Amino acid sequence: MFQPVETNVKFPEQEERILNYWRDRKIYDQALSQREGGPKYVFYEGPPTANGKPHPGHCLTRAIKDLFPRYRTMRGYYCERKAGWDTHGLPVEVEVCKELGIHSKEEIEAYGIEPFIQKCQQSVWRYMQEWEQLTERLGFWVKLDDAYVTYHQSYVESVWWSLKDLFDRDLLYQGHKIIWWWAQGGTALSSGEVGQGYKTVFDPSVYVLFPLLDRENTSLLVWTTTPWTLPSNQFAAVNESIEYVTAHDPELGQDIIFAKDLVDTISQKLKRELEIKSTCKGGDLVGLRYRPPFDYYYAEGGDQQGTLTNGETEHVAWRITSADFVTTESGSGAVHEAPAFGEVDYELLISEQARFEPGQGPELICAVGPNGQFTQEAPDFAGMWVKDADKPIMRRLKEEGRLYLQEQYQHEYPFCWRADEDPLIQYPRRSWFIRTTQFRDSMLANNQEINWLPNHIRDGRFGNFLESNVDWALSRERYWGTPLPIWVCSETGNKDSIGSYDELLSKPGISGTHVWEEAKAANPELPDDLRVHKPYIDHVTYDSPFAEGARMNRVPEVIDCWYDSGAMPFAQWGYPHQNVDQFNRQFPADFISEALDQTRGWFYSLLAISTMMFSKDSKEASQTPVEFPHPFRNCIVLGLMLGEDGQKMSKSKRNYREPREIFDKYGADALRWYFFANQPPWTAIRYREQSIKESIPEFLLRLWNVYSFFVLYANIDGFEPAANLDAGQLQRDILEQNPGYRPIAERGELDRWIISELNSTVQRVTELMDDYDNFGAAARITEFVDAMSNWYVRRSRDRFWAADKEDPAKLDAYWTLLECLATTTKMVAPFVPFLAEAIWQNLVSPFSNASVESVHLCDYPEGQAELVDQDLSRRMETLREIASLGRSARMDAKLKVRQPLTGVTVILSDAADQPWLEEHNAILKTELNVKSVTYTSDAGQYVSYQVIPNFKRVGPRVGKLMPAVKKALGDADGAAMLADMEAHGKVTLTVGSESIELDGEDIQVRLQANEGWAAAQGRSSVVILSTELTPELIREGMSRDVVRLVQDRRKELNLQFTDRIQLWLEPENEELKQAIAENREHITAETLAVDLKLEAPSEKTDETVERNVADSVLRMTLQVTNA
RNA sequence: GGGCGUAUAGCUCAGUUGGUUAGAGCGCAUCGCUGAUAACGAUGAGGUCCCAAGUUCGAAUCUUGGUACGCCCA
Repeated sequence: MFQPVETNVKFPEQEERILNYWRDRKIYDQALSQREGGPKYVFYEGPPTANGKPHPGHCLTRAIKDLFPRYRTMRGYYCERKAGWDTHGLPVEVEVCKELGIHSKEEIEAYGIEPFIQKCQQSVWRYMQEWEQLTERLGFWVKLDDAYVTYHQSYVESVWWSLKDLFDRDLLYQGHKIIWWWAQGGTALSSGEVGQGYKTVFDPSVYVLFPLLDRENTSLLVWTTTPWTLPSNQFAAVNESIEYVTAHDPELGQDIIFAKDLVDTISQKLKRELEIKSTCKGGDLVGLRYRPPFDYYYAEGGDQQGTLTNGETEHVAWRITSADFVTTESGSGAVHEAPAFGEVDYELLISEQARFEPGQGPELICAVGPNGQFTQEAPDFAGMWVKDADKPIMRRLKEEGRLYLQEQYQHEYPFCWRADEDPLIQYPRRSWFIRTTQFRDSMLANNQEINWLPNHIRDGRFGNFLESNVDWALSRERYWGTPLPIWVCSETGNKDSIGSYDELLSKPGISGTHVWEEAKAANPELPDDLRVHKPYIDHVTYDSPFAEGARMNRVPEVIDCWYDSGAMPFAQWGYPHQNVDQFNRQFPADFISEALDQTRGWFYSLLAISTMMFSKDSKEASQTPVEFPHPFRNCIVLGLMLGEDGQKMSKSKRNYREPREIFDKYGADALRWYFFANQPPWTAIRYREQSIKESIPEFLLRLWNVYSFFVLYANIDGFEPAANLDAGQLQRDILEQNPGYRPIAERGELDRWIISELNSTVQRVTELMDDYDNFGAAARITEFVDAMSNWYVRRSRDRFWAADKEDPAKLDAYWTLLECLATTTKMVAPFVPFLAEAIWQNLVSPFSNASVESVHLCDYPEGQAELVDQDLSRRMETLREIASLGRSARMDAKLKVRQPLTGVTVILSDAADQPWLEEHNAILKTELNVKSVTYTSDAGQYVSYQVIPNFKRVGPRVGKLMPAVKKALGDADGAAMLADMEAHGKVTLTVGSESIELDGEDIQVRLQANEGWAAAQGRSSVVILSTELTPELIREGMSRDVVRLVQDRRKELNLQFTDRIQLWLEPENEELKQAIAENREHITAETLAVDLKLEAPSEKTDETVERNVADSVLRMTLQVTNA
């Protein structure tokens, strides 16, 4: 016997029970180990950081990451799932700073790097538990106890190994990088952090005169919004393709040069007219020299010249150059350039440097220190915070007559998100770079081979990003990160790279390891992994091979933590220092998935590192090249999840619910199904609690109802598989060993139909899932469950309810439904693993030996083509359409289904399936409660035919004549044309001068029900209802009402489904009495009445109730008589 | 300012290579069913498919230009 199914299932509680079951029986380990030796399916976990709380967006990522590995595992693949944690980086430091109540690097150093690092290491696990709970509760099967951790020594050493490899291949170099710099805190901010801190502010917008050396009494009018950068001026930029004017300003008594488009604007600002003297292209201005507003650098270097690569000489700075980014949208069309304080400005310096022989070009000048204050190089402002210097600088320019115009403008400017009074500045820092640009083409080629979902990522966002690749700025001047493994000679500055801790220890004259040893001795709790971190590693030095007596010291930087995560394909194994086999087996990945924001993050770092390390053109690389794509073949890029209000999810707005609460309220399956079935995973998804809730009745409960229906009746009927059988995977060769099991081919149409639907659904779902289309697959599953629930079970009720327990038709129904349920359960297991497991457990329970103890240990079902009957499928669809139309017609005529009618007449637009449909009149009769179903082709009185062309077929053939053809068909007599078509297989139309021949497939017929009939029309049929009611039919309708009232009463009295009753009915009206008498058998059978008396019970009972049937009173009394 | 994406019913979203009646679920309204029953079914109202121009016999779908929103970058 099956376990009775609770009427009121509580999914969250059920899920908790199943989690325990999985845990106790180690189902995940079993699922994995039983596939050992199977084809590999490699999954990489993109490591989350556990020092922030998980939110619903993380649930989506983890749900998708679970779905496909589960699916593939059931399909026979061996799919290891190693968890991972991203543990380094600024966010961790910030958390610790918050805790300590400090901000700046100075404060960190005052606190002590050593205790700070230790706190970072601990802080990394702050929300670990919540993450682990979320992961488990969601049903994400991943090996948490074997996770890779980016701060672990083995991981760090792998990263070192790869960096050493790059260093040895001359792919690591030092340069400048202009970054957003928080001067007060002495640190750079990541772009994400910068983005968080934008505020609307007013800044000065000034127009400064740059007097030209070669043109008397003429100045270039230069625009800037950051006066404090003027002391560090190196160039002025115009756009060579824009037109400029030389205009005379009478008041100034000078000529000024600026963009022609801005003449009106500037005149308006000046409130005076300028006399235009001449125009020229920007290109004509390039090379002209000027005197900068301050002579701090100019005084010495103003006349300095250098040799160009073409052999000529040119002044290194303070001349006009051309730059594309100069526009006439604002300002003057000429821009002040201080390359130290802007990224594009710095690029301009680099391209200027490239024109000169090495060492001859302009050097970067910068009058500002890292603390944001002017240095002694600008003595007038030394010690002044740059933003405070704007005003004195403008005052000074005014005094010197160099300030032409001054106004304020409003714009967005970034502030430090931790100290929102501190504006950020762009500032040059020495930085380490990886020459990724050398691999641009390889990365692009690699990218082409990746299967991106959605596809547009490949050539869109990601491809474009690769096209505009710049060298990877690797270093970070921070504390908690993988230390950059480069040691520098104290004498010569020569550099060396280290690939592992042991390698370091083996260096001659090693010293400084005692710092770590002492720390460990003082605190044995310290994780050994910390020895490869700052500050311990910084103390380790060795003899320089480059100069006698010199020492090698590590550079102070740590690396970008994106490099950590991008190195995970090998670093998760500690490769190549250990686990070489594991790496070789698990590279590249078949599947990864993260949200869209990882395009430039993890997706890039994975691709870049892998391309540099493992590609054919990675010359001198230590690794054997691997065919593209690597390190991942398929990547689902998830849309971002927005909060309930369409805004970004934010803790402060409370526009989402904690995952925990969702699980407790609706369950993990509800959440998962919502993710999988509601939209393709890459659309931006709006978190909507209502939708999560809705996935319960829409899918989970619907499937559950079919299942509970099955169990209910199976138990009532004692339907049970043979007790001596092993349930196996409940596949057909197990089921068919049971007595009473008949081959599918011998079963009725309805059974064959649902089995056909089942198999085509499985086939299609498998195809879609192989294509990573979970949304399409879920839609097919929903469709099938609906067909099962709303047609198969409905139409099979009679059989389940039949009295004869051995009736083959009844047994067929059980075996069919059991097979459908078992297969569906396996099919949905990767999607809703809990629900599937709950159903599975019970379906196998009556077997003596349930050897497959979890649905997740089963093979994914395979659709059998020979069981798919497309004709049957199509015909049944027509049948369902007719039934639906019949109901619709009843509705219109206000004739409820309980009232029997004499019949319906059906007209088909295509009569091919008519014989089949006629064989199934019984179904329609019950479904529509009519006495007869007739098909007719001679339907002129009921319908008119509208013939239209099959546009898809005819369109390409007749082209422009299409509208005329449509009209000709429409105007013709439809019935006559169809008769013609019937007779000759074709019709000939004359359109204009053309004669067009159409065959049967070139036209489609639409039926239009004529007025005056109770009719409904669909795509392929019209259903006409006979509406006349005879007294006999009316009485039969009454008896149906009686049945309903008795059933209601049974329920009120809480009777068991199987309880037999004694029934007393006292109709007050003769007609009702006759109705009951005429349909006595029907009533007793339907209500399980052993006896029906048309009188009051002999003993007065207070259970007699009064009801109304068709406006007349009926008293009834029920008594259970189980005997 | 640049790149990428999105815009379809009150809401959340589908819509396959362009084919003439644009769908689903929820919500709403009406009705039905009542031995799956705190479930279920049917029917209906509700759409200038963001706007404009173009290509085409035919455009929600393709092209161009706008608008709005989101993300990434500046």
